[in-house]
Amino acid sequence: MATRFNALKSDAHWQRVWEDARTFAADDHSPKPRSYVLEMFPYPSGRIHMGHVRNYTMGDVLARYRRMTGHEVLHPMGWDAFGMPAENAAMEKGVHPGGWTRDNIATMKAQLKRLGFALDWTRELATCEPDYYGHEQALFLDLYEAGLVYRKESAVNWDPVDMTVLANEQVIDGRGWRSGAVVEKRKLSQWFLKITDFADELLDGLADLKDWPDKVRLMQENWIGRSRGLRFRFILSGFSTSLEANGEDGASPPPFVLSVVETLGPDASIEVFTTRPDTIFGSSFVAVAADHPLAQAVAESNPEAAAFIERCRQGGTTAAELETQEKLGFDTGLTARHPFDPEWNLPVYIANFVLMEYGTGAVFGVPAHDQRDLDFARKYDLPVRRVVSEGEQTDPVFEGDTAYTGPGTIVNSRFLDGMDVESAKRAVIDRAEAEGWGQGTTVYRLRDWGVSRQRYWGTPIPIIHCDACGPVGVPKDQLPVVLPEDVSFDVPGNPLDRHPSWKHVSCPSCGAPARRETDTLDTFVDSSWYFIRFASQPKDQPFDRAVAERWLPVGQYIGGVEHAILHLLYARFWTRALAHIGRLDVAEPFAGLFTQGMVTHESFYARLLSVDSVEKLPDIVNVMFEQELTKREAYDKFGEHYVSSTRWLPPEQVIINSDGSLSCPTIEQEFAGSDDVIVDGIFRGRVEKMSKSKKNTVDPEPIVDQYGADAVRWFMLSDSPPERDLPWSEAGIEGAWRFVQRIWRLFSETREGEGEDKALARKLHQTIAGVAADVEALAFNKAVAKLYELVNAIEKAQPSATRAEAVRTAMLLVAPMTPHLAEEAWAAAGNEGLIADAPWPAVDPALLVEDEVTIAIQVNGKLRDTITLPKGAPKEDAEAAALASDKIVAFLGDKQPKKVIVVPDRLVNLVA
RNA sequence: GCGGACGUGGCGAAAUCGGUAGACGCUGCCGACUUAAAAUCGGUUUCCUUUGGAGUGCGGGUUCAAGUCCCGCCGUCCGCACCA
Repeated sequence: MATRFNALKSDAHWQRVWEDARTFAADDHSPKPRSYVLEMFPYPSGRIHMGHVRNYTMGDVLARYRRMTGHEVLHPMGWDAFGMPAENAAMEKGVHPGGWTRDNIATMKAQLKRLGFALDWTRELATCEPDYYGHEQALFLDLYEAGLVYRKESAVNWDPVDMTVLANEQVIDGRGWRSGAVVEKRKLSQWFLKITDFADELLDGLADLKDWPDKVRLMQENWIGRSRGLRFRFILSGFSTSLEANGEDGASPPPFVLSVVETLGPDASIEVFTTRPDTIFGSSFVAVAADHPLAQAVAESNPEAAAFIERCRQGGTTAAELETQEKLGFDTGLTARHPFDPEWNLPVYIANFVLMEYGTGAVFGVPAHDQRDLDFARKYDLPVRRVVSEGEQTDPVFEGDTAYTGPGTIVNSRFLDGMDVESAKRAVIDRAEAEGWGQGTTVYRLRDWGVSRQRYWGTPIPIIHCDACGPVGVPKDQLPVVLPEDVSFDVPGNPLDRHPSWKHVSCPSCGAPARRETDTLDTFVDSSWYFIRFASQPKDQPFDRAVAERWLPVGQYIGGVEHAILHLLYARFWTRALAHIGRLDVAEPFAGLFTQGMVTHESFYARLLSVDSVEKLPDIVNVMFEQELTKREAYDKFGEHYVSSTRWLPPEQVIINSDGSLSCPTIEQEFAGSDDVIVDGIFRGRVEKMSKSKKNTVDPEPIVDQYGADAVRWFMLSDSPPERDLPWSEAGIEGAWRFVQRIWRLFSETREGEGEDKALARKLHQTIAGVAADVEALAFNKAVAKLYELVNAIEKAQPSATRAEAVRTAMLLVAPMTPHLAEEAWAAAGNEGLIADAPWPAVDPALLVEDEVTIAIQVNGKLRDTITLPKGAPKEDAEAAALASDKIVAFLGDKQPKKVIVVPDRLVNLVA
């Protein structure tokens, strides 16, 4: 064997061997226990990045380990291939999205193969191919027939940069998740999936997902946002009084009342939702959203109301704006009758803090027990009445500016007095239901999933619009509805809509001329079922139910936490929807979920100073020339005309000087000849996620070429716990490379020996058990540490039969992590077959326990000495040995310990 | 504002049940080998005023014993955000 591991040669060789032997192809009919290991499939953006490498390495170690422990493993890979970047590339570079995407897939596939992942490439799929999205269209139509898809005119989030609609989930702080542009509201006819039908199931199902991170379950729980409460109607009392007044004495009601009558009819009422019906006697106003029909009706005849509504709409939606925005209201002059007291009338406001999208778009305000209502009431001087006692405090007059939201006894509330909060809620709901003016309900934050996108590069929605028949599903025998190839991207908007012929078809139902739906599906639909298609991919249907059910659910799903809500919620919904229509008997798609951390890297930036105006520049340059000033001197003189900006620098261009200061010759050179730009300094940024904007990315490919796949894989698993961020460093990858060479030397040695080495045998078996447990728990950093310990121990051990056995076993233990090296060593050592097919070594339980233990001796809880005793030594022996210790004798002097605590095999604590 | 996670050497971290804090790796330093360098190997690397003492963000508490449990702060990160 060579003394140096030739990764380049070895990687290529074993990758070919695995491929030729179809080693990692999953057998649908295997009698072995099954294990479905899946990492979130990548978007083919161009090249793989370190995040992919880390993600897929983790999954790979688990998949290889599972194979070694006798499982039939399904570990597939594919491409989430539809989406905006392909269209952006088309617009920027004039290439076709399909060509661009497929080229990227080819590149990235080669890169993944270069890392030696144990993937079943026979099941590879790309969502942009008709043989995938055609089946998706069929499933969409199935859901349509089952009533889980509907079309509705709705205000949508419109991204003005990407020129498309975004789902609520894709709007972050009022901006598009991709473009970062401020999202506008537009009214459009959109297709929706009835995810809200499954709100309860999706929420309650979380409880069964024991192998999901608590964090993700909680995020989904909050996202679904279930609130139980009372929905009821306020009769508009001021409204009816005016009508009666009109009838009695002939006086005309104010014009706005007439307008409201026309719009809403004579039985006008306001429906509100509350989670605190127990506080109903503390209410002092009713408020509706600016978009509420009542507000609209009032605005029609009241210009002031209209102006107020306009003002509400202009209010920002970002976090900061909401934080500082004042609670504003407009008194409509209408009053609402309290449901428990016809004489009690509440003013009706239009308020900027009430959301039309949540609940009923109207609330009743209980200032004493809701902070927002209190702010509002204080501003408009409305009554603030305490109805829940706060300790001894029961005074109906509520003082202060902090609402009380805690528990207590209901007070000042007529028939509710004396009840606790929960009983009072029930009592009010019971009364409302008995008297017919309200009912207990559940309200969700979750909205239905809008899936229409005005884009080309997505799955065409298989619907045809007919003037006579309305929307008609494309007959299944006409699927797939294939995207046309001849499209142009020279103008923004949807190329499908502009295409001269594609959308013109005849109605499948009546044959009349009709139009194809030109919207495509949100790409999250594509990723909502790909794991099912991986498990089973017949030509004639989306999946074979029996085969899919054999593999599902995915045993271990691994991916980034950024998908904690969107993708994971949609996939859970889609799976349940398929179950609902009887296509699949699987409730939850992912039994185990793991969210891995990012790969981070240090970042550096230069601070640049430059003249802020083009007009000023010639003046300054002239002065510099006349007075022979340096750029720095000119800055000292004209500093007020300069602005500073940040330029991120690739870390490899930054030089760390011996005194710790930083310099960057590249950028200094770049601006050396410039008239006005001063490189003010080079600074260290944060260690953060690799990103193009921070210029701190590291391309895996040259790294793999330099160090080999195994060193890169080993580094990805080392040091940082997998759920935490992994800081990339040159020193780190070199350390990994050194280790690869080190175990190669160990495996190459021929130091056969005789006899047993009990201590090494123990270490070996503890390591076998420990690494197995760590890999199963995905605690790769701990497994790596244990392997280091084992290798250290073997290297130090004298030749023996045990040592030779330990070397052989170590090959198996590192095989999931550094598979190429393991195969090479395994073959060189004369073993039959592939190490990838070899069984995981068996543990001798007898060797897991030590026969001697080190016992700590403490005095008053502080460590003073350690002694070695046989394992299981009786307490008396331990105590006697402790008291006999020289150090302890010296420490205690004449004193006798007052108390002795002995924890067998652990410690002796002497209390003096 | 609400919810959650986290805080341990110069750095990444370990300590799985309340029982020897810092395993393992990185970096640095010293040494061996070498004409030299690389590689490799050995040693060392929490801090201090070092026969000892202190130490797991800070302040308290429970306990024979606390990184771990309890109470109160501070800080960092993540999610949600006028949710009725």
